[in-house]
Amino acid sequence: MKKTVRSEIDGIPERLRSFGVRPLTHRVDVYRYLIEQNNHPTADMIHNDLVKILPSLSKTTVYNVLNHLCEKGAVHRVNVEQHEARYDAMIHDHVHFKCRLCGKVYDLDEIPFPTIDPPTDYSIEIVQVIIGGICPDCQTG
Amino acid sequence: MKKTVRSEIDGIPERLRSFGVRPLTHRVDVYRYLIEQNNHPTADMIHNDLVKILPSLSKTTVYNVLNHLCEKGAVHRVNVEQHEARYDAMIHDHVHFKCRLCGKVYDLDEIPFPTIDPPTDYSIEIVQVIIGGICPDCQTG
DNA sequence: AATTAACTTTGAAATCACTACAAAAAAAAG
DNA sequence: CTTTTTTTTGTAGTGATTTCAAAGTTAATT
Ligand SMILES: [Mn+2]
Ligand SMILES: [Mn+2]
Ligand SMILES: [Zn+2]
Ligand SMILES: [Zn+2]
Repeated sequence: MKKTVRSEIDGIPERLRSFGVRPLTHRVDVYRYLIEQNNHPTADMIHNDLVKILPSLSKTTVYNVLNHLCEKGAVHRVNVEQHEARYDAMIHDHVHFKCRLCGKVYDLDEIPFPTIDPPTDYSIEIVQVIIGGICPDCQTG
Repeated sequence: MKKTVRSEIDGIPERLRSFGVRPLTHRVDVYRYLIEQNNHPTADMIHNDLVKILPSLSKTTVYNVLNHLCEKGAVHRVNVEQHEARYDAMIHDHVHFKCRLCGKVYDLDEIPFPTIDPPTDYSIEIVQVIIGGICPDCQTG
């Protein structure tokens, strides 16, 4: 019985290839992490978690990989807060909610994404909708 | 004839007081700058411009003032791009448009601000809508 | 008005996220 | 296998923002 590696069963390399990204191991690792956690992590959070299983992974590589995935459109950068970029492998339009107390960033997939029609002489490339407030877990009473 | 200083005629101190901000001179200067320019400037741009007329103004003070104005709600911080916070004294709901080519941030006051209804267990404090794309001035052809 | 307390300003140093760079390693091409 | 191209890594650098403590202002109290 042939040994099966994880990337053969989860289809991550193929998803990356569909974005024109060569599925190198660290790219697969970071992309799988983003998909599995769906956490909107910072580069630092990704590195902290992955370095536990990949001790040689450098932070520079995490930045390189994230920049490459963003350029190719496989991942979106979410500017939810000044001085810390967050990353999201869910690239369909959806509203984000950032809790002021616990800091978590939620996907509000359950509500519709608004239609924005700017004047015709502006050309849209991307629309970000970010709500700030207090999440269900942090409500008092 | 009594000499009239600018702050007596433009009502800036009163506007600041209405937000619970004591109208110290630098606060008035920064706030008036934001209102007059309506430019969504960075802290650095504000300092660069104001230091020409107020040579002793330190960058730290600009940061202090901006943080205070944001805390008191007199000014909004717009996270339009990673590692550069921009500031806005127009605090009514409006859509922002950032041009990828010239970097300018426009107010799209002419289009309606979308209604966002998150699940009731989330409490909203602020909604930001940021469009990325190319502005009229930067369109080719 | 003088004294005291509270707040603000300042510049230097520190922090923190991110980038630049160049050498080493790995992958692809021939 | 050899050469070329791409990727990874650690170190050093950058730039925006914060921290800190001293000096300066403003407000409150005698
Ligand atoms: Mn998301
Ligand atoms: Mn605005
Ligand atoms: Zn929360
Ligand atoms: Zn433009």
